[in-house]
Amino acid sequence: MATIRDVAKLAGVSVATISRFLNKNGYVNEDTKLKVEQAIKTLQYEPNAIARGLAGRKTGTIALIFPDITNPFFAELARAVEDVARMYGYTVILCNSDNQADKEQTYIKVLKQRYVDGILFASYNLRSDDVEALKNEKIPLVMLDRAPRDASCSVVSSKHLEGAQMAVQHLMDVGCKKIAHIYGPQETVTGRERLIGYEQSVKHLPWYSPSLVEPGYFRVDGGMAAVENLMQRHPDIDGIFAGNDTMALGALKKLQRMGLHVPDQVALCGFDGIDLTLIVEPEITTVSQPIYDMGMLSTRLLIKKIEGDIKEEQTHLFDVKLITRGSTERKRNDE
Amino acid sequence: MATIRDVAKLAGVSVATISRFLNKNGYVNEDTKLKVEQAIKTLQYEPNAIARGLAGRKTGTIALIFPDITNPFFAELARAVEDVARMYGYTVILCNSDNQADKEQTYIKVLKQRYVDGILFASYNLRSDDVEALKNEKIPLVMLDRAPRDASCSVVSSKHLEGAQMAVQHLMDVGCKKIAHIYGPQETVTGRERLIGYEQSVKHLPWYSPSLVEPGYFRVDGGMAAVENLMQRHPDIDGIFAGNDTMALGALKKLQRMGLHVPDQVALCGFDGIDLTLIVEPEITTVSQPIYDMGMLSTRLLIKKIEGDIKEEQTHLFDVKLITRGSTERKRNDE
DNA sequence: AGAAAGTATGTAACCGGTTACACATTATTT
DNA sequence: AAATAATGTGTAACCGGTTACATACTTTCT
Repeated sequence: MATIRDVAKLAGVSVATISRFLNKNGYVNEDTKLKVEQAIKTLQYEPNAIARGLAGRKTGTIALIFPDITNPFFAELARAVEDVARMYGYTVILCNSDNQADKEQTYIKVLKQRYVDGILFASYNLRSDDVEALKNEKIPLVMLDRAPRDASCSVVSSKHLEGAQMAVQHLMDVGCKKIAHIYGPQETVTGRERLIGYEQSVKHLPWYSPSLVEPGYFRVDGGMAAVENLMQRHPDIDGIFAGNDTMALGALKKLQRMGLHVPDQVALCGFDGIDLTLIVEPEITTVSQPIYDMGMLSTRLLIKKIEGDIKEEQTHLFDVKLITRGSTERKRNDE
Repeated sequence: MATIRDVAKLAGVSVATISRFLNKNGYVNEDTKLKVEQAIKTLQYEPNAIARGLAGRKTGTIALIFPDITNPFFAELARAVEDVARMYGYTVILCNSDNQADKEQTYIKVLKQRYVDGILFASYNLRSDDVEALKNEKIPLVMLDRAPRDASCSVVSSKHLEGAQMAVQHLMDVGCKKIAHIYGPQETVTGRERLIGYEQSVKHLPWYSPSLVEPGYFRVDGGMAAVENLMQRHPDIDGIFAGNDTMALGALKKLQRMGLHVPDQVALCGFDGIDLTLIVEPEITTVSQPIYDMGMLSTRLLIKKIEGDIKEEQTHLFDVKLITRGSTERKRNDE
């Protein structure tokens, strides 16, 4: 592998000139440029990114810390992040935290050692002092769907509360008279806000009861178990709002297994808008977040912070959209 | 951030000693070790991975190049790779190639610049000379589910042909009398071998016809379209072997939409064993590859090659396993 | 015309580690 | 007791870039 000194020698100039040429900073004479270009070509020179990183303390690397790539929501997010990163010449390091605080901490330590230029964080447990620590070390950070308590930092999220209310309203619109909610982990902003949205929408209604909510842990099996419990307690439930699509998929499966027709006997609505809602029959109505867009925007935001185009912290709240599908499409809208 | 020289000064020794201590190579006196440990602790010293990479030409980074993280098969693979990598102190760079040769080439170039220690490759188009080039540059490579034509290199794959035969046999065992196949891209080893397995199993049977196969492009919509075409040509098809689970999911959806009962009217079998086969009703029978294990093994293999524990190229062929589920569980086994 | 600003390039220190080599001391062989 | 081996440590070059600073020549301004 040729080095910058080889190129300098061949072109008959100093390494500084080569560096200036490569980074397009400082003056380089047109004739010199030609000579340098020629030398680079003949030597097939590629600048060494590691050396660059050491000298310039910029590695062209960003890290994505999130619970689990196996979760389709995060997979789509990761895809968006990588696409944007590649466009800007950055490389993405993948970190599955499983929402475990110790893994997150280990990653942060390792990432610092590796001089990552910035971190995109979509896991649960980042504490305010971690955020502060990163800030002190001048490592840009963007949080996805969760904001630390005290510390200020850039956040990209969407309107969970409003989305939950849209979901419940839609279920009522198609004629549901007793709507249950399967909620996600209350340590998460998403799980919490969607539950609150549900409660605000229904707590004043005559049929409401606190026993109409059941945890589903954002998992398929959680959704299945929740349906079982709910239907046992309230056999007359005719609408279910699941706190995310994964749980909705579990709910659908369980309902079908119990011989209940969806949507005629029980209508079902999820949240997130992952593609999997389309592979089942009936397809699942869902409140969709623009996942890919969220990934794109947060990555762009991060890169802008890295490159100094943005100094202040920003918050972006995306709109959500109700997508009605088979799981709430009733033949007769009785009432 | 403290550097190795700071630590050396505080401990009253030279940088070489610190380095020897950290890397556990060379002699270091026990008393000295204590002093160094103390200094490291008080300064909260963390060695800089970039500097290490530059000096030692080892970055502790491996790259995973594959088509698309959004595909659940690759997501699970990525998870396995990251898990193993983390255990060994490596970091994973994510590269979505979309099976486009130019993206693959760009990635390889970038990865070389970044001194990745090794590459795990699961995309289509790697040419033999690319493999040779990497070999010349001493960058270890492990291929997943595809082997280059001429060049020799380490390969991890599973028994696709045998698996396809198992699938077809199983469909016949449950009483299917006319079995179609939805095949994947013929540029892929997986798509090709599974098709061949199907053909070898059925071509001698009286009902066989070349029009019983239809492409599905390894996609859900491809599976749906294929079912539509197949059923139009042969309304008496009573068994479908899909070349992967994604297409099987599409097939199931289409069949249900056409009002055909699965498994009683048409039995269905997929290939891969991704978790999604469990979220639909009925659950889909599939020939499962040990995806997570394949990811683990290939990563271990790569790391061993990186660390010089293995010199020669190795090939691992995993066994596949038929997992029977609702989509082939017929009430009456007529015949 | 002389000062100031702009253009062009080179030297050498620096980023933060690793490691070959030299040297000194202590332990083991013969 | 001398030769040899093992242990312990330091010096300084090196990995391959970036960049502050110095220098010199042009061009523009007053």
